Amino acid sequence: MLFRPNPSLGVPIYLQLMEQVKHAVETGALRPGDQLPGIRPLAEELVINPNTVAKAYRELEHEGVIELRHGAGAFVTAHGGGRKAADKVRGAQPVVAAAVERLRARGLTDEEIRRLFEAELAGLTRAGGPRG
Amino acid sequence: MLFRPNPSLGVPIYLQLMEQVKHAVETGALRPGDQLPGIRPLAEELVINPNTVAKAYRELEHEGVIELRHGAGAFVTAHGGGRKAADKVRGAQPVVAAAVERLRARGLTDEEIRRLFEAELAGLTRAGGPRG
DNA sequence: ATCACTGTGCTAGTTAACTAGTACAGCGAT
DNA sequence: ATCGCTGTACTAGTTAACTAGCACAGTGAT
Repeated sequence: MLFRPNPSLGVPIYLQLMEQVKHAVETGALRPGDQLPGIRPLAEELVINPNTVAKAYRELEHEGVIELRHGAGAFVTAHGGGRKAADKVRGAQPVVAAAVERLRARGLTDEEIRRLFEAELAGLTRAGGPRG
Repeated sequence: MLFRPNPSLGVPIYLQLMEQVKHAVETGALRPGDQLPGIRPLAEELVINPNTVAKAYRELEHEGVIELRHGAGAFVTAHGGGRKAADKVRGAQPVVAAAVERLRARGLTDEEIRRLFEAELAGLTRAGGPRG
């Protein structure tokens, strides 16, 4: 399953879908020209409303990530950096996996881990500091 | 500034506040017995509605993280693991900081980094796999 | 007793997210 | 030409988030 929004996170479902589509494109799991799951089948699979999927797809099209073709489907655009950019993100996956592995080995919960990362990215830690 | 919700994330503000309070407690930035910022002053500081802060505080009290005393203020409870647990989370900060540093050095944006972590925690990567 | 803080609880309003449902239009294979 | 898919667009409803505002009650210092 390529996409799997988690309603209990409190993040709007359509936003999670958008993030997950972008991530799939960034890692090369979806490449330019690839077709995305249809609005209705994906909605059924995720047990959400097709309008929610359609909203996510419309926003993604507005951002230039995908292209919607009436009657044909949704496709990944060739806007990104292509192979090299995907390699960069995919190449970074082991860094993230290793960090998460180490944190879990230390006994931290996924919630604690998520909060640590959010704090770091937001520049709320002493070590991180604000970023312009 | 200890707390700083980001409205543009799409995550409800009261949830972000909750996460940030929990994080502060987990890292020892707030210790049992410490008083939290008042509802009204914090709302003014963050330019949000006092009811939003109050909602976050009520939920945190419901989860046992803080204690609300009518007329006195909001205080961190002694429910957690105390010094040792805070050391564990705070000790993990350099792991996160180092990982984020390395990812940024590779040219990844904060959004890309965030998506990588969310995917890893959600078990959506090949390396991560689903977790029970 | 008073004051300036604190939290508590409520009304009323707007906006956003999500749902269920429906009908229409385009595409591509047959 | 038809069919089964695809996206498009809309109505109508519920729920949640957030706001502005107000009044009340508790606390602790003076």
